[in-house]
Amino acid sequence: MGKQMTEMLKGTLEGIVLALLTGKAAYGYEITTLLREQGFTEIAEGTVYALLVRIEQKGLVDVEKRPSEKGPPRKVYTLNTQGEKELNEFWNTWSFLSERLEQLRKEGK
Amino acid sequence: MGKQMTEMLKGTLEGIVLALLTGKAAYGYEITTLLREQGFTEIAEGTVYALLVRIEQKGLVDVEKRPSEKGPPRKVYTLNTQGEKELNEFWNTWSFLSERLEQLRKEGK
DNA sequence: ACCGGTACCTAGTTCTACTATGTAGTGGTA
DNA sequence: TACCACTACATAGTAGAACTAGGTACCGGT
Repeated sequence: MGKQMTEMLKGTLEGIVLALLTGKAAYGYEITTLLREQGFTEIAEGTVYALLVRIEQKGLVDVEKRPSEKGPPRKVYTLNTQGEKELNEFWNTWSFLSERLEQLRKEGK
Repeated sequence: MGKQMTEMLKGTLEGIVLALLTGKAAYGYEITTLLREQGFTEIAEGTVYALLVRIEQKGLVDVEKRPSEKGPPRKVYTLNTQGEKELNEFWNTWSFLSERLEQLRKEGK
């Protein structure tokens, strides 16, 4: 992963994962695959699991263990009310930053 | 500063400062003021100075000391060729991330 | 003599992504 | 049987960047 991207993902990756969970529960391995399909090809698997532990401890998601046909049991994450609230704040923060940056880019700065 | 914003600024603040320096040299105190005017009201002064040290050590800016009428001498930073290259890469990284996020938001995810 | 504004600097803390590695279950195949 | 690939989760240690919380210094006005 490029260093710039690594740094830029700090703070946004969590929002991205919360967004992925909107309307659709998912488990860690699946989320990693989804992220890679969306272009984040170099996301480290360990990064995703650590993030999931974090958002679970923050109480943003509910967790359920389900057996898998193909390996160890999956931990399925569902966005809860607090998670939705956090995601909302994330979009607000993102919008603010995004607008400032587009402004700067427009100014040719 | 909100925690979300603090994390999200990681990686982007450097780009923002490089962008501010495009076409106009500036010194630290001035950059801090500029950032606050642009809405980053809670940027810590120390953060800016640390960042300036970093981009100087990375060779992205040239530095010149100029006397001030109002206080200690100013350290004026000018974007150099390498800095412009870095800024370019920053915009590329930003564009990628920005597009992915807008996509996610559009999908209502 | 003091204070506010200008101007710069830094040691230590916190948070997040990465590196590197380990553990397990399942199915296929040599 | 032994091995390997894929699925699936987990974590200890590292690096990098912004913040906290100070400090130094120069100038003008009261």
